[in-house]
Amino acid sequence: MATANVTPITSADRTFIQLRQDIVEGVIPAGAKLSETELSTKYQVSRAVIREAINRLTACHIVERRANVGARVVELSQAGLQELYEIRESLEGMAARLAARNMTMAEINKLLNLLDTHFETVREGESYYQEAGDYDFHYRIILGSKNQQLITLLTEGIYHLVRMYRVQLGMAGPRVTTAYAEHKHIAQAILNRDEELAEILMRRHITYSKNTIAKKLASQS
Amino acid sequence: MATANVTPITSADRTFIQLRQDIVEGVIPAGAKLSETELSTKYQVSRAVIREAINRLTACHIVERRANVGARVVELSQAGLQELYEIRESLEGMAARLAARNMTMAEINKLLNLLDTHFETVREGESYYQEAGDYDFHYRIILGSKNQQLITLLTEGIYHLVRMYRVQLGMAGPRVTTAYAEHKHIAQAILNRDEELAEILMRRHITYSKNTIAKKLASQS
DNA sequence: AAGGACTATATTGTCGACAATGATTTGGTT
DNA sequence: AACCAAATCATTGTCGACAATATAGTCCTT
Repeated sequence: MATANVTPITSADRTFIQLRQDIVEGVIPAGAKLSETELSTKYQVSRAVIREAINRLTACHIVERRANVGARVVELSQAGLQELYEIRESLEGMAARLAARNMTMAEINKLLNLLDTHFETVREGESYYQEAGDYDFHYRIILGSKNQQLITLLTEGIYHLVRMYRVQLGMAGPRVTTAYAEHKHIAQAILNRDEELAEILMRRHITYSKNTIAKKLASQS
Repeated sequence: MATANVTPITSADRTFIQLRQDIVEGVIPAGAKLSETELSTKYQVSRAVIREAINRLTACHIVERRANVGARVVELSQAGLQELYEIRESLEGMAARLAARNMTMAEINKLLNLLDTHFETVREGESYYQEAGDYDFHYRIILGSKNQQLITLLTEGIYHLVRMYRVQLGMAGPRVTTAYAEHKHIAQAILNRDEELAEILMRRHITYSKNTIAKKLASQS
C-alpha cells in the first residue's frame, strides 16, 4: 500500500493548475486574451489540453469565454470584488456555522494551536501571517464544515479568484493584529459550539477584510 | 439590428444542455456511467464535444469524473441533499438580502403580481405552482440580487442539481399553501427594503423546503 | 482450489488536421 | 475622404486516429 490513492494526474490537470497559477500570480495579466495556439506552444501541449484547461478556468470565473471568439482573463474591478466578497461572506459564514457543529475536538485544538503559532509570528513582526496564515485559518474552517460541496466550491472556485485580487493588488497593511483578534473570537465561538455566533463573526470578519481590499483598489485606480 | 446579440450556440453548448436535461429528468438515471463513445453515437456528435459537455457537468457537480476511468452521474443521497440545501440556504439568503437592496420598484411590483397570479392558481387547485411557480419566484429574487457571479452560481450550478432531486423524487405534497405564505412574507420584506428580514425569511423558507424533500427521500429509501 | 501475475480488451487521454466562424484589410463607390 | 462590401486571414470549433491507462479475463503457480 505504498502508492495508495495517488490520484492520477493527467496532462490537462497539470496545465490547468499551471495556467491558473500564472493567471492568479499575474504572469498572465488581467484582461489578457488567451490564444489557444499560442498557449499550446508555450506549455508544450496540444490545443485540446489547453482548451480543457481554459474551460475549467471558465467554470470558476477566472476567465470568460465567448463562442467563436476566444477567452480572456477576467478584469479586476471594484464591482467584481464586491460581488466576490458578498458570495464569500455568505458561504464562509455558513462554513463557520457548520464547523461549529461538525469539527472534532482534535480539529478545534489544532485550530487553536495554529492561532498561537500565528500570534508568535505576528509578535516577531514577520509578515508570514498575512498570506499563508490567513489562508490556513480559513481553509481549516472550510474543511471543518464537512460539507464536500461547500469545500469544493470555496477551495476550487472562489478562493483562487480571491487570491488573484490579493496578489495583484499587493496586500499589505495594518490589519494583521486586528485580523488575529477576529480569528481568535471565531475559534472561540467554534469551541463553544455556538453556530450562530461563529457565522456572524465570520461574516463580519470577511466584510472588514473586503473593505481593506476595496480601499486599496480605490487608491490604485 | 434585427438579429442583435444572438449569442452563437455551438454544438458543445447544445449537447451540454441536452445531456444535462436528460440527467436531471432522469432519462439517464442517477449513478449511471457516462461512456464517451456511447454518448457520441447517441447524440450524433464527436467525442470531443461529449467530453466538453461532461466536463461542464462535472463543474456543476452533476457528474463526477475520475481520471482514466470515466464519468458517472452523481448518486442522490440524504447527505448530498443536506449539503446542497445548506449551500442553497446560504446563497439564496444572501440573494434575498441583496434583492431587498437592489431590486427596482418595477421589479418588486412584478414579483408581487406574480404572487397574486400564483395565488389564483393555487385557489383553483392547479398544481402549476409546485414546479414552475416556485422556480419563477426564486429566480426573480436571484436576478434581483444584481450580483452576476451569484446569479451564475445559482442558476447555472446549484439549481439544476436541486431540480434533479425534486424531479426524481417526484415532488408533490401539502406544502403549496404554506410555501405561498412564506413567499408573500419574503416579498413584503423586500418591498420594505428590510435586508435582514428578507435574508432570514428566505433561509427559513429553504430549510422548511429541505425538510419536506428529506422526508420524501427517507420514505422512499 | 485459491491467489497472483500476465495478457487482452475496452475506455479514456492526447494529438494533428480540417471545417466554420469572426476579425481585418483591401478595393470600390458615392 | 468617408463609408460600405467583399475577400482574405487568423482563430476557434469539430472530428477521427493514435497513445496511455485501467479493467477483466486467463493462465500458471502453490
